[in-house]
Amino acid sequence: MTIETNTAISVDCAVFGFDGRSLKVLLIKRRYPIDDLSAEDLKLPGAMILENETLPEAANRVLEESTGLSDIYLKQTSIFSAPDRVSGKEMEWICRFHGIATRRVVTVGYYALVKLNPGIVSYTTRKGAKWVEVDSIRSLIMDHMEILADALANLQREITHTPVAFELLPRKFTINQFQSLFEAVTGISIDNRNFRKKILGSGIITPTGEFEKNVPHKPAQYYIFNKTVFRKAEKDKFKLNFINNWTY
Amino acid sequence: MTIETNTAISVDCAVFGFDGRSLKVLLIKRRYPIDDLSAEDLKLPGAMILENETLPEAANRVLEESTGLSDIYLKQTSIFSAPDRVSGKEMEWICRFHGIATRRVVTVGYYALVKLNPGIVSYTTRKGAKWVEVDSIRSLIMDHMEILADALANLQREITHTPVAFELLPRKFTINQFQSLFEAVTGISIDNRNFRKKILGSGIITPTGEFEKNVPHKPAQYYIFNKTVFRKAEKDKFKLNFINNWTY
DNA sequence: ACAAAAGTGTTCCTCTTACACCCATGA
DNA sequence: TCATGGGTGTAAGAGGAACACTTTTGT
Repeated sequence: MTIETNTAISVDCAVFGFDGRSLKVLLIKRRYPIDDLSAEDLKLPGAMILENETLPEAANRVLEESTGLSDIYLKQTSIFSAPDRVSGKEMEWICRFHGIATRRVVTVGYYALVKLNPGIVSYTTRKGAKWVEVDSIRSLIMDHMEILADALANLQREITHTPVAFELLPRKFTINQFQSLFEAVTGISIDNRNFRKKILGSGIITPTGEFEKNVPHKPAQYYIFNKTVFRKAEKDKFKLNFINNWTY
Repeated sequence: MTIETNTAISVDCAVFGFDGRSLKVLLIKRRYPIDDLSAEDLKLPGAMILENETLPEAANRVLEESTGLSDIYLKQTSIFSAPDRVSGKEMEWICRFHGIATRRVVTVGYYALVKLNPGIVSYTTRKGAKWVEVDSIRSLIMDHMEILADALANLQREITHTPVAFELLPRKFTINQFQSLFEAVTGISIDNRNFRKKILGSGIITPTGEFEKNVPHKPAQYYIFNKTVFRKAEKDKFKLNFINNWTY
């Protein structure tokens, strides 16, 4: 007995950006709508994997297409494999859209972090994509809402354990921008004095001596990420805090 | 242009067990060897996903076949998608073994935790599988070594943040068994007094009043896991410790 | 002068760490 | 009685949490 396998594998990327106030994610409109499926429906950028491509390569391809950027921070989250996660009209649309014939589509979720700036925003706008405040999103096509929620949960965990925050901040940033990012991602508010103490004490950021200009209040100093200090701390990490910050 | 998709998806499971001394993983011998591929080659238990089956369902099926148990703790790790991760003789073997025709096999890693006891050991032995000390494993077929390493890294992270340890311990266990498990998984040695203080102080385990019998030393008390206490702590978790135990 | 956000110190308390000896049992 | 692993307390230090006012700038 020989069974012809016939499963397509796709990647879907939750691309996060931070505008200084809130966490945003890149959404695109469904193209080539068919009956019952509107062109207004929003989705995460995604693609089918090509034959001689790994999943991270496919995800990078999606990112380059949708943002114009390469070398983006990218991390795999979960796999969504319900046999009927794509079916009926949605399956019809997907097969037409991607030019494939398949009975099943399994997708791999990724999240990506980009530094929002006017350049990337105008690029994505030209592409017809939108940066939408994560908290305001109520529905996406298929199971993309679930993929997004999973990506966000992963980001929330990572930002408290690794320096991914710096992937979302501009190269030079103020301490308060950094704190706002933390608060926007985790939904937790932090005491500003304690935050400064912890961050500055860690040596993970270095002051530049440059200050904000033309702001109607005391200008904030700009800092940069100190990669060297982090790598050193990284090594000792597993030894710290008794059983590594374990809290029941 | 319509492309026939032709990718097979498999699951491979690193099934961990703890015998009181060291961390073990369940390995099976390759069956139906062909040229150059020995029947002595060891691999992780795995399977192709069936047409109307999710990945976790497939992983549970593998576990039930290889251990005879259902309701096992199971968690997805990463996806291994290098286009040539299976090729040549290995691909020939896989297609013959699973009765499929495919040009590519992508696999999803899982790790599973079981309570080792004479029953399960005799079951797995009858099946021709072996419980091998994780530290002693030098090679496995294809990229299974990498899948195992990834599973272990995930377990090491999880055991310090969630109560998965109790999935590996018998229902009644001594505090020193618990500590040995920690040390075996993480490779870190912990001061016994401090361990007891932290564990008992958390309320996560409850003494049973029962003691070891026929041991040539002071008999140890048995404890059981206290699920209620954990769930309560779980809720507050994200608020604890400033930015949740964040250490640069 | 005022509005707006930046920046700064101290105290209390909890948790982590390091460390050494007696206890109960079976052989 | 001896070998084996079980079980216990304390002191010092580090880090987290809570808290309010002054500074600098543009308007």
